[in-house]
This record gives sequence, C-alpha cells and structure tokens, in this order.
Amino acid sequence: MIQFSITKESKKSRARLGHIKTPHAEFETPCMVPVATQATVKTLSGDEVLEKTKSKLIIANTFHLHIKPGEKTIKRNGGIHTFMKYSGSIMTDSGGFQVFSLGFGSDLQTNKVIRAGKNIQTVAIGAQPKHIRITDKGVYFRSPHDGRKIFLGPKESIKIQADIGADIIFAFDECTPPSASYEYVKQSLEKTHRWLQECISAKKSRQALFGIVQGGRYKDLRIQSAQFVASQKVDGFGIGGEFGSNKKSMQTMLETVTAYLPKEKPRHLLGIGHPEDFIPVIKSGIDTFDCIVPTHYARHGTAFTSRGRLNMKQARFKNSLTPLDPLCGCEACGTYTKSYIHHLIKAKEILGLKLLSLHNIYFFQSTIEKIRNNIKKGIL
RNA sequence: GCGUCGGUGGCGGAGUGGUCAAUCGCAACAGACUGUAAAUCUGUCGCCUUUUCAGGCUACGUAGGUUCGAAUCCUACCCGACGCA
Repeated sequence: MIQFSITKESKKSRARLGHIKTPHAEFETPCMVPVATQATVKTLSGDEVLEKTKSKLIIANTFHLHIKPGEKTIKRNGGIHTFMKYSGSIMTDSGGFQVFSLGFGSDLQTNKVIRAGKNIQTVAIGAQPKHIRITDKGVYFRSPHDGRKIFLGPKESIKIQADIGADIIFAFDECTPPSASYEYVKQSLEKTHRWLQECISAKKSRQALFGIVQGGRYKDLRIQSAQFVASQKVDGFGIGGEFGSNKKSMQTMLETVTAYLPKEKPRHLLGIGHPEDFIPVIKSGIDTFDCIVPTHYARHGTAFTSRGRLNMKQARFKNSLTPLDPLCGCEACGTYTKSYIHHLIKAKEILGLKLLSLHNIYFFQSTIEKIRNNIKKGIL
C-alpha cells in the first residue's frame, strides 16, 4: 500500500504538489521516474540511482523480467528491491506497452508518439499485428530473444508483478498504436477495462495497483476511460498511449483526463518526458511520469543541459574544458570536462554512457525540482 | 643482382578496357530517438559551382604509350613483400 497526500494545489493550473510514501521510500511529487526495464537503470547501480540522481522512484518491466531472469528468480532473491539493491520505491509496468511495441509498433515501424507530418498506416478494427496475437483473454507474444511463445493476460501480469514485488504495479492494458482508428481504440478500450477488473480481482498482494486510462487521441474515449477507471478500486492511475500529433493536443487531452480522476489518488503518465513536456504535463495535473529519454539519449551521446541538448560526439567539444552544464550539481558536472566526456563517447568507453546517464537523470530531476518550487511559490 | 606478386579515395579492401568519382567495411561528419530487445537507426562522405534528379575539374605509385575510350593493356622508372643468388 502507498500513501499519497497533496501538499499544495496550484491556483493557476491543475498542477499539484504531493507526497508519496511507499513501503520503501517517500518522496515529493511531481517527479520523473527513470526507467529500469531489466531491473537496472542502464549503466547505473541501485545506489547510484538513489544517491546520485535524486530518484526515489523507478519503473521496471514485467514482460522483460518475466522472460529474463523470470519472476521466480527475483522472488528467490527476496524481491526486486534486494535483487537490484535499490532501496527507493519501484513500479512495474504491466507488459501492456509491449502489446504495442512488439505488435503494431514493430509492424508499422513507429513509436508511440508520431511526429507531425509522418504518415503511418491506419490500424482498423479487427486488425492483428504480425508477430503477436491479441485476444479477449490476453496476448500471445513471441520472445524477442528466442521466439518462444509467451502468453500474458491480466491474471498472468498481476501474478508476475506480485513475485517481482514492486511497490506499485500497473494493470495489464493494451497500449493502442497512434494510428489506430476510432473503432479500433473503442473496442480495445472495452478490453482494457475488462482486463482492469480482472487485475483487481486477481491481486492478492498489498501492492498498490494503478489502473490505466487509454483512449488514444479520441477525447470522448479518453473521458469514458477516465470515468471507468476512476470508478474502480484502484490506488492510483496510469495514463497511457498517445494523445495526438502535437504537444498542445497532449496537454489538452491530459487536462481533460485528469478532470475526471479523483484528485486524492496519484496519477502517473506513462512514457512521456522530454524536458519541454515537463511544464505542460505537470500543469495538467500529473504527479509522476516515466521516460526512457534521459538514459536512452545518454547512450546515444546526448546531454540535456540548461542551454539545450549537446551532442557529445561533435568535434567542437574535443578541447572544451568546462562541464556539461555549469549550473548542474551532478557528479559528472562537478568532476569532468566536456573534453573528457567527448573522448569517452568517441572512444566508446562505457564510463561515458554512465556519466551522461547520471547527468541526464540528475538534470531532469533538478529541472522538476525547480518546477515544484515554482508551484510552491505560486508561480505555476 | 635475378624472379614472382603487389602499389586504388583518411585507413582496410573490391574492381581487371566503356554504365567508375570508383561495391563494401572502418573512421569522420550530421541527424533521429517519449510505459527501452537493439551502447541502435538514418543520411553525407575527392574538389568546385547557391541546394538540386544539374554542371565543371582533378583522381586509382610516377612518367610516357596503345585505344574512339584506361584504375583496368604495353614500356620505363620508383616503392613494398616474398623467393633465389
């Protein structure tokens, strides 16, 4: 179980300051949740995440941990916290995103957010992805590693998540593709809602269960979903999928959704979080959100800074003796020059990826800390 | 000294008469990435003309030659590897 309290509500927007206490840690919201798909925030140890990136909540993945190493192994280790030696709070995503990423996402070669101008084939009602099969009971996957068949439905997901042992677990949903037709999303939504009820009755543990609001880019479906999930016995809310092809439509949609959610329960936005998204997302009433961006971009050589993105592969940093961001208080910025980090990245040294991951997460959290302060001061 | 094989763009290495500014790999340069299979993917990569499905120039060790046409054939020279003295 978790405790959530709201410490301040903005008068200027739907933003709120909050406090979450889980069996493992407590922290202030809004905050960004680093992604630890395979029980590691890639390149960082649990201690490093906790002590060097200001992150007290991370999110791991049910589907991937089920395949490797298997939930039983994690259980034998005493649960995911002791397994990965992270003493903060942990969420597990249910595997619902893999219904998209290994399904239509893979077929259409698209991400969950479509860039404006990019045309993706519409997914019509009744369509099935090539490599997985979505049924009323759950989803037949193929393991990305060896191709073996894996079935995941609401009961299976909840059971696996119980063994993994995170503080907060998510209901099994279908994350619909951004190009899904209205009819497809409508039908999928009914299934996701049914699955939520099955998740609720399957849950035996004391873990907090978050139900997920879907509905794609269709406002009435989003409202319908928010109302349904709000009516269920859940401890909080996840908001998933895509919200339209521009940032403005995302904020509008999120404001619509949160308006239908009881304010005393926490809201987690799944898989969104470029720095330019922070303010619109937080202003629309989101408490936590996870994103691969800080770590994923780090491994591709990008540093996020108060002066924008830096592509650390570029030769212009070869002899730059200043830190990534002079305003940043992270270990990487306090210790190393851009010249050194540029060298590490060019030389494909692992430390470079690690320092950028550490910096990016710290930078994201610091930026959000400033936003929290602005809410506190009544500016936002 | 004789013989054999070889010298190709930053590097490695294809190509053996025209469709070759030259396959490919690496490096370099630029870009993408939003509930992470992928530390990955995409583009550019001789020089010049504003970018161009456009045009011009210089290129395959050096210098000549054969040919309508040569990185590709011939001659000489230089350099390298190996073999024999």
